[in-house]
Amino acid sequence: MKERRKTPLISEPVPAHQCSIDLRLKIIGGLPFFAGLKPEEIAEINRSFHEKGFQSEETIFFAGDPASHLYVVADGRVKLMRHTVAGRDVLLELLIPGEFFGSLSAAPEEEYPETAVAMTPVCVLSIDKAAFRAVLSRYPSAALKVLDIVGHRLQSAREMVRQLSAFSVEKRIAYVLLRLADKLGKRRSVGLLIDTPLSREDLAKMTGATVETASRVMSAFQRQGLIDSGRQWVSLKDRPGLEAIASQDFELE
Amino acid sequence: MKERRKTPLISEPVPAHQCSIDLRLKIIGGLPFFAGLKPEEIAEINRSFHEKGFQSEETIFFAGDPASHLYVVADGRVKLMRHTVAGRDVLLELLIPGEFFGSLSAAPEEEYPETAVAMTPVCVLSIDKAAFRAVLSRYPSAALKVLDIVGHRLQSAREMVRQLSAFSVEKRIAYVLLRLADKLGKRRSVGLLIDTPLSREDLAKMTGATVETASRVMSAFQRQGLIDSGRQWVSLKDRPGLEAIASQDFELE
DNA sequence: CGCTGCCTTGATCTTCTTCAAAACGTGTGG
DNA sequence: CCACACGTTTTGAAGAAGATCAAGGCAGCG
Repeated sequence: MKERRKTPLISEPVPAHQCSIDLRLKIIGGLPFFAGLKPEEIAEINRSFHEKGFQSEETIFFAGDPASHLYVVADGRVKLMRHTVAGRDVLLELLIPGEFFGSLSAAPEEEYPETAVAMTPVCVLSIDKAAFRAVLSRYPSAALKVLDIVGHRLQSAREMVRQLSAFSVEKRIAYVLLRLADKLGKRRSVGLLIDTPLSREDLAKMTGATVETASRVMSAFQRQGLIDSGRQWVSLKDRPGLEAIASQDFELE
Repeated sequence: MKERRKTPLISEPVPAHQCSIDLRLKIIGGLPFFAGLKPEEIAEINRSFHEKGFQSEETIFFAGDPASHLYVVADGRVKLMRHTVAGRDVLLELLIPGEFFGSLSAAPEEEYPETAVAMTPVCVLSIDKAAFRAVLSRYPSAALKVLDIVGHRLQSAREMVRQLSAFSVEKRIAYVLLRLADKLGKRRSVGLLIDTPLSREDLAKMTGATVETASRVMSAFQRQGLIDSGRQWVSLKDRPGLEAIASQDFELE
């Protein structure tokens, strides 16, 4: 019962500090908001991007820094956080390759509202925010796609507000595990592995709970056979069971 | 001490169920995202809008209804809410004339994620979502403005997530009162009146608290001379005092 | 092999909810 | 114009969920 195997996560073999050139082209070409543009247009946009690597746990920018660039994750995992002095940080978003973060807004003197931290070795592409806006205003279809993505993030932030207002920690953790599995799930012999390093503290910061409470809930889930988990990793063994917990007592969503 | 005057809110004298024609033109022309368009362009866009009136407490659309239109508030106050079966609803946004709500997204078979309810007699203008997207793709400057607004809402939803995760009800209520005063404040002999009907229940639903807790906090604020309040109305008497409560123990924002 | 950083578990304490009931304001109908 | 009735607000007391404080245990790594 107590045999908890070692981490099933495969850690980056190469220090991906430098994005390879073909990775870079693949990412930019595959960006959802540039879908539909001509190859030469994409090649030109490509020239506005610069690449940069970060080690695990390195900070890409801090909340409060002057907001100058928009970033796209090319490789690795990036988390977006807000802080409080009491150290009760909030983890708002966990980003994977192809997703963007940073500054979109017009206002020139703005600050990043969040801190962006590499969760793994990461490669990001950055573009000056004015240059990005210029691209969007030249290609309205791209602007609408970006609008859709931001709209989705708004919906998901509001859903989190609803959950924090109305549901127990247990339900919120079940919900977050399901969303993470949707986004990062990898089929494994025993269940759906969430393919990113994920500590109890991360989970706590994603659900507005303390490490201790998150740990208690995770232990309970494990005892009930809903999940399998160890140091920095989680795998779902009984998705329907978790869904039942996440949505018991309310139907929609 | 106990003399609490009657509501200082001026209720709509006219049943504004029908928007006047000039109100309508003024609103559409004044919409931030259409700023900069030529008058004839605005006149043409204007033709795509339809107007509709609602009484106080009437529902404009329900969460789960098929999402077909984008709405703009022309007159009155509209609140956006999400529900739970337990009745612990959440009030996500309180909208004033010039602000939009409803469907922006591309997906044709979507549902509204929120319920929109008139808080006062209301006049709204609606436009088919496809028509609105067509306008945005014809006028990229408008698309970028809309993107900025949605971006702001995302920031404010995330700030709420942070507060729900980390702060006491007292702080959250102080914060919400300040934001409402920023948006709806009217200078009065005694302080800043929040110019909309606002019950303890509304406040509770905005802050993830119960009516009783919201009432206790408001009573305490009143005892401390920070606010003045009665049935469905609130006025701020000591803004710095509230700011101190909202931000004590953390500096930024 | 022992160190460091995660993770776990227990006991206590605080905040907020829940349940209950009373007081008050507002608009209504007599 | 007054009084009643309803919905809002207030207050109290008891209970629960989760935070906090405090040890220990375990995994992986040098």
